[in-house]
Amino acid sequence: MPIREQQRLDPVEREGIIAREAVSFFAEHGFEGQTRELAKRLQITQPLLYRYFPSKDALIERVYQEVFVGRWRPSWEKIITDRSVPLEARLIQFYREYAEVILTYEWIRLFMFAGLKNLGLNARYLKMLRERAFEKLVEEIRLEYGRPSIRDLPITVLEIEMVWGLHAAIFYLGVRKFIYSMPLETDVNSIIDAKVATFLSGIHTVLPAKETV
Amino acid sequence: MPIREQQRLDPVEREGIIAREAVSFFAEHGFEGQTRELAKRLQITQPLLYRYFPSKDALIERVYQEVFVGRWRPSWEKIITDRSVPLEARLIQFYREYAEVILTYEWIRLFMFAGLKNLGLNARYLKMLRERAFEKLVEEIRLEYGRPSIRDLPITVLEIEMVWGLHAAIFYLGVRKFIYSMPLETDVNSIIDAKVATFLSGIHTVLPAKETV
DNA sequence: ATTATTATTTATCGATTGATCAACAAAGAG
DNA sequence: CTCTTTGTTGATCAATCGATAAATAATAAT
Repeated sequence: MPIREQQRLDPVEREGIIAREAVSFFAEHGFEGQTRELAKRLQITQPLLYRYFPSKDALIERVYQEVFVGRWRPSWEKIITDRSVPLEARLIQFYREYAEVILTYEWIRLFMFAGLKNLGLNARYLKMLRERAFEKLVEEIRLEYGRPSIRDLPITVLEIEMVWGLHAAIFYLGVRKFIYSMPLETDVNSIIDAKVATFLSGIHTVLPAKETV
Repeated sequence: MPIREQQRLDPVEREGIIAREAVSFFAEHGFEGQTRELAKRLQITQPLLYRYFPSKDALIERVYQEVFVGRWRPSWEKIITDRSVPLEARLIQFYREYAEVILTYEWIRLFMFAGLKNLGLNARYLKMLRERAFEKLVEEIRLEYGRPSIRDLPITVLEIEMVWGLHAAIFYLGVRKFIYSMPLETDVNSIIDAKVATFLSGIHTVLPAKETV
């Protein structure tokens, strides 16, 4: 008898449920996934989606917000700049926590779907990542090695490229797992630790000269 | 007057033209791109596509062949194993040539579209890459450092993971450029040279012990 | 208990999409 | 020049998709 009664939910709750399921749904099928199929997964009818979101694009925009904005942790910026902790430990902690968020089925696939569709979303996100993480990170490295601040001597292409390399190594783990469907045979954290170590031992070669006066 | 006469081409030629344009078209729009739009780019009518390919999926399958099978160069395997050339030079030459092929708009995007759609294509391709390149590469490194052959001592997860890291760094350049639409500020070859150097200087730490009796 | 509000469903529209079939036209065979 | 072959097009089908409007039913208000 109690198979399933019709649900009549509070609008805020319903909207949240739809948004959450949309994240999972579009991550799986891409943004060309059909609203009817999404509705079926939600056990509601398709027109009801349009009661809560004016269009499919609006729903997709909400998915972006939910994942790429909503999952950013401001505490990460503090981790990087907390000079009471050794630099390597800071990097490891940051990348471990960051990896925990982006190395998920939803994050990786949605980011790639968004890129292929191309609105400026990815470039915009990565610009933010550069400002909030990459640049702070290089500044800390400069300080560690007794080099001038990035305020006095702008970040070089090579420095940023080294950071990109580290970022790529981690991100690609997610690509292998969630896009290529290849099981990872290794512990992610240990890879991160190793990559951070190699990164730090290699970066001094591209740092600007010590004396610049 | 000579605006455009109706073309009546030889079937083999027409099929080739369609296949080539399909590569470009699906790389841009993904596999959900419409056959009518593809036909318009070819300046033919949409039903003509079905004279040469029984279905859209068959055309897509042809695109896979064209790009992922057709662009592989057997000479790459020779480059890696040519012991008359120093190891680092071999790696640099291989990765420069390989990058020249895969770091293109069509290759990168089609590979990603295929991954997200997921047939086993990507895993299959990467399995081939592992066998034809990665494993040979590790074997050469083992030899260079006086370690046992991979026939005697199987490749370790860490060794492969190091190669993945190098691969990721290069592949990600293409992702940034062709999926995120971010202009690369650096010369690709110089990045490859640097990555290969870092790779080689780091790999000995994960190589198996010298004495294994 | 009756009414008002609104969350949800049913029915449907208009546009799009992969695919099919008969008609047309360009080239070669005789 | 006529006939045959076949590359190409025009017309159209059936299914699918985002979106809209009216009908229904659950909850709150009086």
